[in-house]
Amino acid sequence: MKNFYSQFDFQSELLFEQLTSEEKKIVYNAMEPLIIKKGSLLFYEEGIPTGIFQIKKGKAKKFKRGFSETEQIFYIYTTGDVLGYHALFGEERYQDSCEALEDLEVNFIAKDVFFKLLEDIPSLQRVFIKNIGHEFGVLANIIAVLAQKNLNARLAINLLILENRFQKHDEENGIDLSREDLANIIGTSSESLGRSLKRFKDDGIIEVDKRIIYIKDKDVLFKLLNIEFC
Amino acid sequence: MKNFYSQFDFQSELLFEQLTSEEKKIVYNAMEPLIIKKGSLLFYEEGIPTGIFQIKKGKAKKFKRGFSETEQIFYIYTTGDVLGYHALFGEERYQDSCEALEDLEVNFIAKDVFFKLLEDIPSLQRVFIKNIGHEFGVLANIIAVLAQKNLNARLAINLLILENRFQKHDEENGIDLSREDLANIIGTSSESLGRSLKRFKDDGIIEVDKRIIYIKDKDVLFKLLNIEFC
DNA sequence: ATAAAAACATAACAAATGTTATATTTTTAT
DNA sequence: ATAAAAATATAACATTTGTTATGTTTTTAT
Repeated sequence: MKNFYSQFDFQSELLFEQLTSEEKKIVYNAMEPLIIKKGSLLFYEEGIPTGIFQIKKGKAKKFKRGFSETEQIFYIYTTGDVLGYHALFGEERYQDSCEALEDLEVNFIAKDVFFKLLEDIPSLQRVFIKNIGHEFGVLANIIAVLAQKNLNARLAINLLILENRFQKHDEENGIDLSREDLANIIGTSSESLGRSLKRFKDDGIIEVDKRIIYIKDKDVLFKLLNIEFC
Repeated sequence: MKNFYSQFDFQSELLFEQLTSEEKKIVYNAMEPLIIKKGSLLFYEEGIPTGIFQIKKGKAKKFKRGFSETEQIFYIYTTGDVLGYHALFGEERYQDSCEALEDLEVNFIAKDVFFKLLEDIPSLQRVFIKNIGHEFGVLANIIAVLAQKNLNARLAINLLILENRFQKHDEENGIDLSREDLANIIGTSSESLGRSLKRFKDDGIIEVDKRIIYIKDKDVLFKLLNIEFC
């Protein structure tokens, strides 16, 4: 089996790592630092692309409102992640929205500057398009989970994914998300989410302090998946 | 609201339509006709990309097996559709599998030939990458539906989508899919799917002959969505 | 520091979906 | 054309999830 986490991770923090240190220098010189306040949008559905972002510090949610009012969150970006490039390559509008979950430090590369980079660094376009292909597979995996797993299994999977993502770059421990956001990732109501969380608490699988969730027994979560996967 | 159907349609049948008639001629000259038997794979997950396909006649399902054994179908291709190009651009392996649902007539463009085309026709790459961006949005919409809609609503949406797609290019009327495949699109068991189909039949919304589903009252299906979307 | 607002936790009941079992229809192979 | 196999239809019961309601904790604004 492929690595569990990479099946659900865009791995966009590795995009620039594939460049030579010379090329990396060119890219990082093109960036301008920005602060984005909690709750504001980096970009929004149907908006005209302005450039790409790399998160220096903080978390952001990528979501889409269907015809229903509830937002479906399909990715949480965190430190190191690069985002906002799909629409640039396609010369299209944004397909989704992205909102800062806390005050965000980002590096921004304006559209024109980015296109100049693509000219100057031949391998850059390939690296990006390759990642879009990978992200395509991630979305397909998310579809499979939502379609095939029950609530407890979806919660287990997402707790594992989120803890892994959050501790990868931040030294942050635990999962700090609002119950509503977490429910909108998992595809349920916050009340039903609460019931599953309570069961996990009672079983000693997680601990909760304020709203932060700490995984105490990763093995049981994986085992829970294996059983229900058969 | 954007067109309902285009939110769920890859629209890959329009890819070559955006070229000049001169360019189109070059592309169509590069194709070689193939017959693919019902049940065989056009490509499979983790396989090495061989080229791209355009379906001349027939239907194919694109799916992915999660860690569970059940296959999650996330797209049904039909006449005119172009597929198999994601992995080529990314110089990656296929992220998913594609199986012929009936005997298929396809046009095939081998990998090397396709790369030559990309050199000869400057606008071709942009057209493809733009479509990958669009497809990304389609997957996000599918995620929203699976996460937020109940079984009847998911069935209603998918019946509308499939009927529209099948009659777009074939003169075919009605939806001819196995109950298992339909269940694996909608994210349920074939028994639960059967129950919803029966309810739709009893309500006069659909008629079923053999296994082919005919929509009798599209308005009620749309109305069913609007009500449940609020 | 305190009051008001927002977010969270929990329980009881209702509704939807999953599961198991059996009968019927359709397709396939001879 | 016929028998065997596969796919489909349906029902009854079990389980999961949604919904409504209420109390508590945490955050925010003054």
